[in-house]
Amino acid sequence: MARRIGQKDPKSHPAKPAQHSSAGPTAATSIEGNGEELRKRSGLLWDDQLRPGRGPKPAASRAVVVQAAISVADKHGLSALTMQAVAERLGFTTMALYRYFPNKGALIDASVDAAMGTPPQRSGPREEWRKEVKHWAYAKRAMLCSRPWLAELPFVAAPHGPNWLSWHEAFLQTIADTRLSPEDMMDVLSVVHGYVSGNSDTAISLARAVSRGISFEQWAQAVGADLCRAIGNPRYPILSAILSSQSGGISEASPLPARGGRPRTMDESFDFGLERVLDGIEHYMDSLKEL
Amino acid sequence: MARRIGQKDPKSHPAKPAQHSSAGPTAATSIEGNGEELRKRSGLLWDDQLRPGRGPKPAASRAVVVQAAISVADKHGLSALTMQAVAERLGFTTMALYRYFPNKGALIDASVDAAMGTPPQRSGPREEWRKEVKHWAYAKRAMLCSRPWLAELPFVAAPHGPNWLSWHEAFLQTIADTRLSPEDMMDVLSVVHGYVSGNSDTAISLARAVSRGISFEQWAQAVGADLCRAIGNPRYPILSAILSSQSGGISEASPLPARGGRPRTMDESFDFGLERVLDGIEHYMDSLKEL
DNA sequence: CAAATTAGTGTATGATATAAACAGTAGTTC
DNA sequence: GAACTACTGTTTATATCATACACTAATTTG
Repeated sequence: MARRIGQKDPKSHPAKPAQHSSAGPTAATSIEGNGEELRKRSGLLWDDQLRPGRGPKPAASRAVVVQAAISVADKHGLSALTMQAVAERLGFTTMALYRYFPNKGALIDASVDAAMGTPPQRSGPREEWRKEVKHWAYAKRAMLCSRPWLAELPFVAAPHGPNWLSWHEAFLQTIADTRLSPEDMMDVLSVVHGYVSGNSDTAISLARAVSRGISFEQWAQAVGADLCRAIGNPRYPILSAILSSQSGGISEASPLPARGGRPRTMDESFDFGLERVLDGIEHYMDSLKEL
Repeated sequence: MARRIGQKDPKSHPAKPAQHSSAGPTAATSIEGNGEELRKRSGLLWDDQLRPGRGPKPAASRAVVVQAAISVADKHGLSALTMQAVAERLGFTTMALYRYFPNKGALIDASVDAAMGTPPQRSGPREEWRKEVKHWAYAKRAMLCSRPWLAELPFVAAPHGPNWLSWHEAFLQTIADTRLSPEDMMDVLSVVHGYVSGNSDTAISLARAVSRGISFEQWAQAVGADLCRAIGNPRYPILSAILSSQSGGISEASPLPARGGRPRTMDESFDFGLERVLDGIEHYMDSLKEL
């Protein structure tokens, strides 16, 4: 089905051109509204306290609402994440949620941050940076794949909550005692993060499909079919050649060791790319030593 | 909700569309529906012909409708891309669009592919692969930033149209005469593509904000503010240290040459990362020579 | 020309978010 | 401990969407 969601515009709707979308998909929690509104949205991520207030005690808390939202999204996907569904899960009326979050966007912001969780903590002693970065990258990829709905939101953007920062922090710790400058560290973080999230798209798409009841085979066939339209099409000579040179389609996991002639598994491809990225970083570090 | 998931009524509206969402954001055009539905969606991307039929001549064409949809999204963002808005732009009734596309998702699929456009063609003679890959990466980034709404859709997934393939083809051509194996080529494509799309998130977010009338300063302040919450927070020691060691916030563009102590510009960071990735790839190529 | 077929219209339905008005209650204050 | 009131949760109402259904008119084919 369908598509998903849209979004809306937080502020008024009277004058707005835009509104929500719908169907398709859409996305977007990102930055909307003016600076002040941005600040407010971000604020909610950091301040979990409802004011201690005077009246009746709230039956729930922001955290509880967020957990409910996450459950819904985990079970039925982002498109099922409606205020109604969340409220239902809590035994609330839809409108009651607005006592906890000013609007759906804010709830989503909070849910995203909470859903990211925290990166795995280093258990043993410090290892070589490269090994640790790899762990981080794998963990991040796993996190994204386990909650494919996260990737449906452009969440790099604005509201960055505590957990988002903690993933960054964890990464920085892995390269903290290299000789990289602070600027380099941030950029190295950005390379690896970029690679991981960009490259995981395919795996995430699969995860999403699977969570919807589509089998790996169906998914692979669909993706492969699109690609295969290139075969024989003079507009795509190289792609065509490559595809026909390969044995099968995408393979999920294979017991065979990677040899030439067999296209790599998604995970193998991820690993291959990660090694290249790490090689590049290592090369850069080495170049610093020489100075 | 109930809906979605298993699908039960194949015929009628099998998929409901789900919704729309709203507010937050959302996204999603990706794979939904069973294999058959996937095939159909993909099919529309490749077959631009309306059947020659018998009745009245269509006043428009799929391509025209897609252009209208793209205009709307370009001007007011993905959230404004409603069937109504598109129809209005064409002087049609909302329902008339359904003569061209079976549902909004299909229209979006087509719009996404069309909006990607084709990669720049190599004008001069072949250059060194590295230089050409760089051009490709910059072009892709520019394409994404110029249509920030594209990134609001998880479009790596299912329906891959002609233009999507053409970007892949263009990349492969840049490395066609290296000694990489077909598998390696696909993976190298995947690394660079992953890095570019993953790393461009920030720039895209900025582009989106700007297109909504938010100034660079406001955006930077909002993003910076989130980051700065780390400062002094014992939960983020390294991040905190790095941030305080840096002079200012994110700078859009600076006439100064990059020196230590100044955080890089977004574009500089992109370039830095790209160089690392390319170094890694080059290193791999070199290792092949030795064999 | 008549039958068949299809483009575009009008209107209806159901999902959603969310505003507005209301109701009940637990702290606070005198 | 009575009155007050800041809040919580409910009800009702509005607006926007996607999209189904039924209908009219154009156009092609036999």
